[in-house]
Amino acid sequence: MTEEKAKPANFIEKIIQDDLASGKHDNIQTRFPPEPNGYLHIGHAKAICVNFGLAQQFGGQCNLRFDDTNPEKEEDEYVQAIQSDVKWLGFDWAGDIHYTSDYFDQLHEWAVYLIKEGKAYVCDLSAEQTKEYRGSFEKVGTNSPFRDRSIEENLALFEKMRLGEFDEGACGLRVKIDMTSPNMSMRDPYIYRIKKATHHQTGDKWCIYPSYDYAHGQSDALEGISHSVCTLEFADHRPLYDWFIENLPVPAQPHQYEFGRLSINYTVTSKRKLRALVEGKVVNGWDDPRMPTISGMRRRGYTPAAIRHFCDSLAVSKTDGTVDVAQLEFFIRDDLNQNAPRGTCVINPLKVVINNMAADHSENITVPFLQDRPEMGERDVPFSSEIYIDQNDFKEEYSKKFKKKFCVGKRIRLRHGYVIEAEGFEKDEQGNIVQVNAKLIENTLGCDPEDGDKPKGVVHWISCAHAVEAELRMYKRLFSDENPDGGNKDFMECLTPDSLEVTTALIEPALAGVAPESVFQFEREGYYVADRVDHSIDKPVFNLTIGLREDKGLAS
RNA sequence: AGGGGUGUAGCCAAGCGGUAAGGCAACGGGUUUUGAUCCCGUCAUGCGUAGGUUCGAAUCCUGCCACCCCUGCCA
Repeated sequence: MTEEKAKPANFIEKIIQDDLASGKHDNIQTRFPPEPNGYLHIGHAKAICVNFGLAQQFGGQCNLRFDDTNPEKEEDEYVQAIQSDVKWLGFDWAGDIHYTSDYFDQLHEWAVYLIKEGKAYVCDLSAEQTKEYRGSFEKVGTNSPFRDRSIEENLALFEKMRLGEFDEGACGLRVKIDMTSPNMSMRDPYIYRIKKATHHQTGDKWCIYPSYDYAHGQSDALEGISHSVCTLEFADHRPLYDWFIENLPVPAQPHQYEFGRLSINYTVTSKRKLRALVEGKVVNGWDDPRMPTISGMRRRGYTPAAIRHFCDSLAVSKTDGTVDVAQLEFFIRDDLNQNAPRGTCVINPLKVVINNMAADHSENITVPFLQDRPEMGERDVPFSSEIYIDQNDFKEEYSKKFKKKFCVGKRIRLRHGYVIEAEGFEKDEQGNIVQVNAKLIENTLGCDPEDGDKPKGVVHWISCAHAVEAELRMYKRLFSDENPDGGNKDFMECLTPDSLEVTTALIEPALAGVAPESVFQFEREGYYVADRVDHSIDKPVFNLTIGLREDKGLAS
């Protein structure tokens, strides 16, 4: 297994090292704060690895906190799915799960505190008016006409908001900062809004909900988070984050640090777009193996280690780059090459009849599941006079390009088995080769032919009488455009036409009964996983995780 | 002169004044009972750009250019 070699410290690690050295912090506490409004994707995997990884690395802890301040968009289904994804990735949060909604009482109390301090006010401006008053990038904002209400009036109004006496949008609580700030998020941001929605955690207790900006930093403080790591787009909010920490009697002084969000080419990492794919039935759910969601990658056969290694290979920096999907693919191949047991699957069967064997001959060849890993065991592979090889491995005419293929007059090694030599073939009316006639070269199990005529190539094969049918689901990348997320194009127009191809193939008997989620390398074909949902011994179903690397200059 | 952030190879990235790490990709070659794996080798006289400081600059200074983010009572 490739254990991570010494990597240079990233800028956040350096900050933490300094904070530990200077005594600013004795203990490192981070958090992963997803909003339960969708499934986690590969971008979240990076955030998870960064936050949990930092805690591990510096002997601290990482909380899992659901940032659930918007009941209209959030659901319990997502909080369950997120927990299971984080665990599957191999991380354990410290103590209980946290919810921002755990702090609604405290947050409300602090809002009242801000009103009493004269730093917050109830504003009756409509959404459109708020926008007008806010000004623009070039134009400073104008103070709301409600900005100077008395503390008593604000207290009374805010209480009425809480009691549900106003309609949604009728008013909201704003913090009094600076309508002329060049930073738009400092122009008297709203910190409480009315939403008469049932919350998945707090039910109907509240009809006013805190905003992200108001809730986040205070939740961090309440949990004793030392380093609150988020993505770059929140950098503009840092002054606001700090403003709350300075103006409220919070129990700790957390700091926010931002790093670049992960983008990968040929895919999208935006919950909005992923949801559109699910709702538009472009894919079969959030866990469709084509999805860059954690659950989709899991169903595709990606392993937690491969995803972790990929994330660890990424930089934690402030550049917004796009990583080549080949880098992700490298890590899944790397893991599976080392750890996936091997098996045989013939996708386009071509019968080979071995004429110099008794028609009823049958023997078992014992084959290790993984060469050089005896602890992974071995299986019996039945061999008989009629076998299937792949159509692509037999060529009617020899050519240099096909020097490792099988053709008349040439010998080929049956993987883990004997050497055979082709003597002729038969075609159907359409001219397709339907059968190859061959002879077995004696004494070639585990050794070369005695006459010194060594075969150039190796093919995988299955005994006809023992082959088991399996459904194969072969996936291509969902998007054929390198940057479906980019610019002004419609990502739905960038879809690969046939990204899923379902076919029937033949697998060796030992593979039929494997447990769902077992990943194999079907030798010379690729890595396949027994489908988590649909695979059974009666109807084996395998998903293509990823193909083997191929020698580029070669056609098949 | 709105504000914030970023520019090092096809991609990601280290480098923090002493003469361009590493990974992915690509390309050569070797081994191989998987055209896989593995092994070996090649791949920036150059660090967005123009000047300046210095014995010496990707690193310091100045100007310019490009890209990303910000005007939700979303996160």
